[in-house]
Amino acid sequence: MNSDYSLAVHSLTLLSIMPDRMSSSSALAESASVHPVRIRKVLSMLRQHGLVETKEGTGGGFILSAEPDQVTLWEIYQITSEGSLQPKCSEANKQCLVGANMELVLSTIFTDAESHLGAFLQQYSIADMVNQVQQHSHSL
Amino acid sequence: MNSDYSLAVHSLTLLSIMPDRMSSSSALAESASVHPVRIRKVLSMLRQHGLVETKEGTGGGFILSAEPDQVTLWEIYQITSEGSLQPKCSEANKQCLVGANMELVLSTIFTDAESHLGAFLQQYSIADMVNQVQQHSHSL
DNA sequence: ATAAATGTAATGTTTAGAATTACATTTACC
DNA sequence: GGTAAATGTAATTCTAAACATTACATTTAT
Repeated sequence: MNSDYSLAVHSLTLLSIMPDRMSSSSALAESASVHPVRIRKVLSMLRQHGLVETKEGTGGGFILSAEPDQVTLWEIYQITSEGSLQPKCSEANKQCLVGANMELVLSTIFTDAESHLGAFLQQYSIADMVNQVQQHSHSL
Repeated sequence: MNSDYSLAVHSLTLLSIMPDRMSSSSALAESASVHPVRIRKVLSMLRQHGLVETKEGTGGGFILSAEPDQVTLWEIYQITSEGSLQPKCSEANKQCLVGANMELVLSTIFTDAESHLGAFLQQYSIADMVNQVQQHSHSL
């Protein structure tokens, strides 16, 4: 799956650990080892869906604007990666019975599969991510 | 998801429509609009798992070597695309609590998610693909 | 023998992902 | 009000992965 997803989960987890102050794109970028501009792009999608608030100018940055236990991995998937389960099909030969219909048949099945995936991912919230990340670090 | 998957499903569906003679990589390639060498590569994976038999030399080609209703979309996924649900993570900063553990936490969740996907895809066989492709073509 | 096929490695081409640069805009603070 | 620190976003460059293409060894029917 595309890496915007893990970057979004990563960022939201960090933000939920620092709920009381703004984090800059540079700080988030350093933790994820990516370019700050990319953080701004991905978090801009999250902002459009109300998951974070942003503030420009000195002292600005990003801050979580939802309850960590209300933001699920499914919601993040929908924002950053919806449709990515769909197997890519090169444009097949429409003269052929299979070529003409395979894409539609597969697409129907995988749309269904993605909604099953949704039910599964809905079980996990950003709050769970924080817990699990902390548990793992304790067991080191 | 990667396109080897849809190419494999496409090819197996075609082969199961022509169960009594060998199909050449050129013929399969024409239906899927890809290069014959790519067909040979993908079907070579399927051969290693016993789904098709191949024969070199004049009159050779590919033929299904399993019952269409016994070959599931899950088995094909495992052969061509296992792990592709896993969200890509760039190597994060290990100094950071989140950076150090996020990959493992996500990977655990998505390994589980992939096995749920498996249960879903196991419902569909190549025989179902043939049926659905044919039904769609009748409704045109 | 020859022609038709797969097997596979090597190479080139295209495309998508990501970084980088550039710059406009916003905002805090002196 | 001026400056520095931040986001927003478009344009560009760089890189890696996907895919096609070429090349050639091998197999096999006729």
